[in-house]
Amino acid sequence: MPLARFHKLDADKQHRIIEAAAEEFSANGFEGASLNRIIAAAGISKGAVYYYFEDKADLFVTTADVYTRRAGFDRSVVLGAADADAFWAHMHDLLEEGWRFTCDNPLWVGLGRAFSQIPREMWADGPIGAYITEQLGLLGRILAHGQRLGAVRDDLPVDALVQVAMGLNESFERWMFAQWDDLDAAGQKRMFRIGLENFHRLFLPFPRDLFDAWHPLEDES
Amino acid sequence: MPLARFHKLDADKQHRIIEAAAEEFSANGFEGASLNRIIAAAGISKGAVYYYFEDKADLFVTTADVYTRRAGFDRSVVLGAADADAFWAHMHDLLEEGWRFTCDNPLWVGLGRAFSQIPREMWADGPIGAYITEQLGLLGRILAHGQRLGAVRDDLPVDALVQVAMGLNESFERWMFAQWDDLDAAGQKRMFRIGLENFHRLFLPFPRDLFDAWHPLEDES
Amino acid sequence: MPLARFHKLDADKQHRIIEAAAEEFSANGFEGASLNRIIAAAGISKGAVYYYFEDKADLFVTTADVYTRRAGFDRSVVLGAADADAFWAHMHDLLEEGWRFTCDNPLWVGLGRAFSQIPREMWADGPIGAYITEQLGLLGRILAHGQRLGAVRDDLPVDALVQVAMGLNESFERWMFAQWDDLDAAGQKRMFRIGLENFHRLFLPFPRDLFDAWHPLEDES
Amino acid sequence: MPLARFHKLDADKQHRIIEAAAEEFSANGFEGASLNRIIAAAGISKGAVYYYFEDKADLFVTTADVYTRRAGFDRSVVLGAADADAFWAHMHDLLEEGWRFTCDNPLWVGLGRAFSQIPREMWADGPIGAYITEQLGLLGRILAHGQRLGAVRDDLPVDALVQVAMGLNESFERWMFAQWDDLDAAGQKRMFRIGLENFHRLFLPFPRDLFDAWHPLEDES
DNA sequence: GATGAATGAGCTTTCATTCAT
DNA sequence: GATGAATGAAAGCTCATTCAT
Repeated sequence: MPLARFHKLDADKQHRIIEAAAEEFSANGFEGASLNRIIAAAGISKGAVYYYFEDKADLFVTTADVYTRRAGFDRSVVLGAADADAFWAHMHDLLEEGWRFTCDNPLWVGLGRAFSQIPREMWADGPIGAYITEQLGLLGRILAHGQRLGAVRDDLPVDALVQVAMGLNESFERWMFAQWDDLDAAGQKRMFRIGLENFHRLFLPFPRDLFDAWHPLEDES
Repeated sequence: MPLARFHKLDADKQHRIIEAAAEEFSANGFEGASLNRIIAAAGISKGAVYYYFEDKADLFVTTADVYTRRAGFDRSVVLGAADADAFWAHMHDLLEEGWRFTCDNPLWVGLGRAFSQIPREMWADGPIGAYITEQLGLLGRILAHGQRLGAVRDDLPVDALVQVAMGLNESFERWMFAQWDDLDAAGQKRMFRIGLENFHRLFLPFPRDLFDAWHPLEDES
Repeated sequence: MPLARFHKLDADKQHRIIEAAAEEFSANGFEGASLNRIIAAAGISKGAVYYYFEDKADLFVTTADVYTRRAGFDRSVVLGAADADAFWAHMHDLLEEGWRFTCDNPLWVGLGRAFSQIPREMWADGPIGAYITEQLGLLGRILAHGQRLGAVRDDLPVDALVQVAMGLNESFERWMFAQWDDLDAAGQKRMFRIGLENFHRLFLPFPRDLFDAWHPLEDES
Repeated sequence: MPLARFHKLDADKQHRIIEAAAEEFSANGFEGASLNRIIAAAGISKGAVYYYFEDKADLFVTTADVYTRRAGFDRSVVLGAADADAFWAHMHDLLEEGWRFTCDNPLWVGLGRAFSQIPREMWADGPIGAYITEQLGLLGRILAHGQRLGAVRDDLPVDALVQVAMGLNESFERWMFAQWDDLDAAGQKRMFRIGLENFHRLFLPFPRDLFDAWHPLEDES
């Protein structure tokens, strides 16, 4: 996470840095991203990066975090759900908000991919380790809460569900984003619906609940 | 694909090169992998790599291909399935063989990840493009065949299914492999069962078929 | 042309870099020149070259440009000549200044040769293209001006004259430089005189003007 | 010059090697030429090059020599000229034959350029030194003979004339070849005429002879 | 508080040449 | 007589990071 100094910068400069970094990391991955290009795009000095951030990883994590918050993935109203129905209703909102964000922010997909590219030895400690622990931890708590409410299958431990959820979301987002511009409003709505159904398919307790949760798309359109 | 010269090498040396490359690509991704480290580990000269392979991408593709064949993912008996039941029976074998391979070959997971990290502009042409076309094409044909048999949902186009299948498999494998050594035989068998069920959940037509396909694990153990 | 940073360097370091580059390019041509040798001779780090210059071509162009200016070939008073006599008087000064420079700066000949060795596909764009366009353009404008004044033959198009002028100048310079140290003052003066006559021979309109322009050397010595 | 073995090869293989080398050296210069590409184009083995030739320089010299002979530049009928008129008549034939060869053999220009690109330290000894000595020596003897006959100016020593002759020829050939395909038969003839005139301009004793030697193009066409 | 000059290790790739067979 | 496997040095270039100012 950035040194405290970073947050004292005027908003515009912060924004320029984050956007330039997002663009570069999204396009080139973590290793492939060039600090030189980022500072050139952001119009800041070389030294500034190391004045505001610990290192490249820290800049990446900060960037990813900004986007995560924008996507709404840091808010965990889901954790307040009182029963299975409320849980999935919240999940629906969370996922839809995320996907909607994805469609407006193509970089988000790339940032996700960049994330999984970080050398495994960095996952354990440093800024990256901390961020990962936090993000996966939140998702884990959400899914655990779902299990407690009987809204989420419990035949797999939480960390397995976390991995699978991330894999499903990333691959679906990637494909969805590639199609996005060719879809009309109805098609886009249908896409969200299918995306949510995929989560139902994978995470509902099985099979009764899954079956019950099924509402053909035609009913809604 | 490697220059013909490579296959004339004595098996041991071929093996050393492929293993060193697999290790490096698996741990650091495509971009992050260092040819220097690979040749050091394989005990060959720098020039040798370029004597046997077109370039870094070619070495990667060759390595990935060796592992793909070992994993049995190049064989497509599934395409011969005559009905939905046969299709899923074959899929079961294919996936189980793949997962079993994963458990013995931890690098396989990393190679898969390295794969999905390759810059998108390389997907189109060169050795990488050819390999990707071949691999995704095979998976696509399998899923399309499944759709034709009514064994696979058809509310999403084949290329979406391909993406999702890869994402699901990779994330599940990653988690499964992390647990593998702590499981007893029964646990491992259960893991495979759950993995297959995940595919059922995501890819079966919905919901009747999915429901029918459900056989609680307890029945078997 | 060098990044702005280069000109902020203290003069001594700039000088060391340019001289080392001139030496290397002059001796080995553009392709044959080794950045490693240049930095070793200049006593700078590898990164520094790329901090100051875009790439090898940029370093070469910058070096050539420094020498071109030193040789006085960037000034085009010739273009202001009002008649044929003035044109050739200016040409005389320009060429003599250039040759005098050559004698003091042996590297200049080599730089010229390096120049004509640059792969033709680089002539079009990049730092090299810009420099070439500028240099050949100037020479072309001078010769075209000469044609307009009736001071230069017009049975060949300007670009042919440019090529031939460069070829003549380079070959004559090369030979002249090799002899230079063995000549006494009178011999050197005679050399310049002959060099200029060669230009008269090749570029004057033919044959009346050429004949008129002839003043035996004996008249002057 | 090639080891004796080379000439024992069947003509076709010799031809393939020479043509591949000419193509490569012409296109990329001496340093820039790649033996790998040459053997690939010629369809011979890597070792063969070193079996038939001393080294890269030897291959180049051999190639250049073949082309030189084809261009007719090795025959020195000029040396047998009995008077100034005969000398220039022979020169006319020699040059025209050379230029005609150039037009049919674009590689010839490139080979000439490649020649001047060879690092200066190679000019002194080895295969290159020998070839250079031979070629420049022949041209020198021709010009010296011309001087003896009073057909060539003698205010410059022979080696200066040699340099200038080469520079003039190369630059004119380069330009002429670039235009060649756009010229009709009359234009091509005119080009040869002008080229020869250039030699008259530069090499005739001055000025009486030059003036006498002048025959306006219009007279002939 | 903020800069940007400077670095050296590292990158992928190409090369001419050697030599055991 | 002829091959082609194998090499190590060198190429141009980019990099994240440091630190004096």
